[in-house]
Amino acid sequence: MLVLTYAEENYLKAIYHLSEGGQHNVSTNDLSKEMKTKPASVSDMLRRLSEKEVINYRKYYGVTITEMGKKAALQIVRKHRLWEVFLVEKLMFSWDEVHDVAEELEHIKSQLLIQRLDDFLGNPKYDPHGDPIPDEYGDVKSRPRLPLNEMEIQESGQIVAVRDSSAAFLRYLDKVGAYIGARVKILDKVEFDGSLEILVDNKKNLFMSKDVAGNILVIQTS
Amino acid sequence: MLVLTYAEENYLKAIYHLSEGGQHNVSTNDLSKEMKTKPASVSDMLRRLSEKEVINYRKYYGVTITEMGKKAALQIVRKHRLWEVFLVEKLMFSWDEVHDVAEELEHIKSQLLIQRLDDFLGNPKYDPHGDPIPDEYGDVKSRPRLPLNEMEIQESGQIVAVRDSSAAFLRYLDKVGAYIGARVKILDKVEFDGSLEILVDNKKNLFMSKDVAGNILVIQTS
DNA sequence: ATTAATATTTAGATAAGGCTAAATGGGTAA
DNA sequence: TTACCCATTTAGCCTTATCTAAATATTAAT
Repeated sequence: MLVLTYAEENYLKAIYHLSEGGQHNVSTNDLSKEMKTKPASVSDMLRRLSEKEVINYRKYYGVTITEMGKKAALQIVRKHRLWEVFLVEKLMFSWDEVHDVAEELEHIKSQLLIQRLDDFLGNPKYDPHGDPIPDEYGDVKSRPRLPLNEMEIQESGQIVAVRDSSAAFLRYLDKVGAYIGARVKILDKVEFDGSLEILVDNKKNLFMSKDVAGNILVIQTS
Repeated sequence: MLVLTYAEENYLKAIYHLSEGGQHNVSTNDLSKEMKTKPASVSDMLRRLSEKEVINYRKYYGVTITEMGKKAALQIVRKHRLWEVFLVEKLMFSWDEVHDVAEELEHIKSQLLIQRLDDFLGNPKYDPHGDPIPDEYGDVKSRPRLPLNEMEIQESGQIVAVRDSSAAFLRYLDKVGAYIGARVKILDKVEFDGSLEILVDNKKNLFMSKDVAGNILVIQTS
């Protein structure tokens, strides 16, 4: 049976996320940046993960994740996101406080715990950032979504996720009321810099740079 | 600032529990039994804990816990017991399933998390086994309690804790309905072997060996 | 008061996970 | 094609937490 250490789980999760976001081969350097460790330490870890057959590792050519590895990674992601829901919905954590704690909670090893937590939370499909929660088989329900700045004038949608989840960005969104689930409508777009004027929840006007809007993901509703 | 590793926290908690239960000096051998490690490993750990000034360590003479160590231990106990309440009350874990999971959860490092969890649970004073939950300053409200077999015929009380919390013992208690909070009354005591006949919750008669009764703690109500 | 038994510590290994410094592979520019 | 730069790996070391085997201290028994 596959057993991963705390550190191995973190590396695997990082590899999973980096492979999702585009190219197939994740490099040692990318990982060392992501994990804030030195490339030499990464090489070592890749050897171990490769022995446990959760990644395909060819020296000097980066890694890809195996089917088994993907399954394991999705279970960690599932746990992380369920705990985030718990922290926000039950313990009144704010959006930007949850990540570090969930980062620890995701490593607790108990099938029963996660099953019960899932039920306790009402089997949520999305976490507080709008990201989908994999089910116990690793299946994810993903919604077609686009960056806010790609919507046209007069079109409406709902905020479902953010690309940049730095604490600073999340605090900014909180302040302006652009939380997950908020309804938005594009009132105007400025030609020369791409900035937007939007209506939030049918009551608040907001000006937003193209940059900020590009980091907010919505599903279009009209 | 005091920072303990996962293993150090576990050793410190064990030292705390062993010092509570009677004598002052905890021996290397006792600890190695408790922690299921070899005495040599314990010696090593004691050196480290001693450097961090959470215990007083004199070679060959066992250890005592310092004030600082006691404070740290009580915080871990607090977290452990709060999580147990959560698992039983919110996630419907049964009495005998909580311990191992709480053993992991107790190491999550977040003051905010514990504060919020405490509030979410309604600031409980006792855990599902009836043991008191230290407050954030480490103060415990303890109830005067005695083993069931020390009560006399016709006296009544309420079960508040157990001494042996092995899964087997907890399952047995569950089966006979002797859960925490149950009202008990001594109907008869057999002279020659000390066994008891008791009435549980005013409806169920139960025979119990002196041994079992000695592991059940009650507060006397009459 | 010695000796035998037991408890404890020390010494030396191992594995995981990190580091730095040095060696090496691969891609690119001339 | 050769030289060079950057990415990557290897080698060697550190710390934590464990182990086994050997040495030593304490305690108990005669």
